[in-house]
Amino acid sequence: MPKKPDLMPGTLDMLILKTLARTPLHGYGIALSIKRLSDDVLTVEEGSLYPALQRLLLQGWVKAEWKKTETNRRARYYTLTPAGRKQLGVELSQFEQMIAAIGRVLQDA
Amino acid sequence: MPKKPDLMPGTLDMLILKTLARTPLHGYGIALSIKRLSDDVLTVEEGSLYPALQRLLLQGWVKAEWKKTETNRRARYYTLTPAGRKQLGVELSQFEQMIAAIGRVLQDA
DNA sequence: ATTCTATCCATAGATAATCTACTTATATGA
DNA sequence: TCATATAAGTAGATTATCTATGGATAGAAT
Repeated sequence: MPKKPDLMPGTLDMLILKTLARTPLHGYGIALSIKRLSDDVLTVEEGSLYPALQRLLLQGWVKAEWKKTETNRRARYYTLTPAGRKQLGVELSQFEQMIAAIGRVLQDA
Repeated sequence: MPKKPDLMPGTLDMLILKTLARTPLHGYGIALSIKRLSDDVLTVEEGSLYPALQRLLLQGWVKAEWKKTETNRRARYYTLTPAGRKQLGVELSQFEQMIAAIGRVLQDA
């Protein structure tokens, strides 16, 4: 039984950036937010999430700082940078363009 | 300058199956069809196309036979099998579900 | 005649992204 | 005390796509 993927490859960075565009969050919170907003359709595994966050840090699209959560745990909070906000715009428009193109190929006409 | 991808990873098999659901075609024709219907947004490179067709053959979702084109060239025509048509349905519905889920995450509410 | 472009197939190797599995640690509640 | 939720991360495998080739023929242009 072929298992269906947790995510659409190539969309993870965009989903993270969009999540952080709402409010800074730690990694675990990002994963929960995406899972909940998607009604459990999208699941961000830790093995995908943390490498993605490292990529985003390296690109300068997010910055991170260690803080305490409300429940008194140590957590690394990520914040969108201006460059990250710009990148989110780029990724959103490329995504829309791709989806529209795929839609044309899938049309029955 | 980061180049944008030719395709959305994970969608190629679906695009090929959908193309063959209209009419049998050879590989080159499949690539052209997808390119044209997508207004040049989607480009299927040979290095992606032929391995994908091998996968689809192995899965029994398409079958192939060598023929002559109208222009008298040898070409391998691919036809959708009943199993392939069923698989197309599965992939379409998973795709729709994913897109809808991503849409919810991207919403501004 | 020759050269160029389009048509056609295919593989090898590199790259990139995700997934599985694992490790570590603490707070809370049963 | 044991399970579960919260929190971070890495290693290695898997999978898909992309780049770069190689080979062949038809037809048009020079």
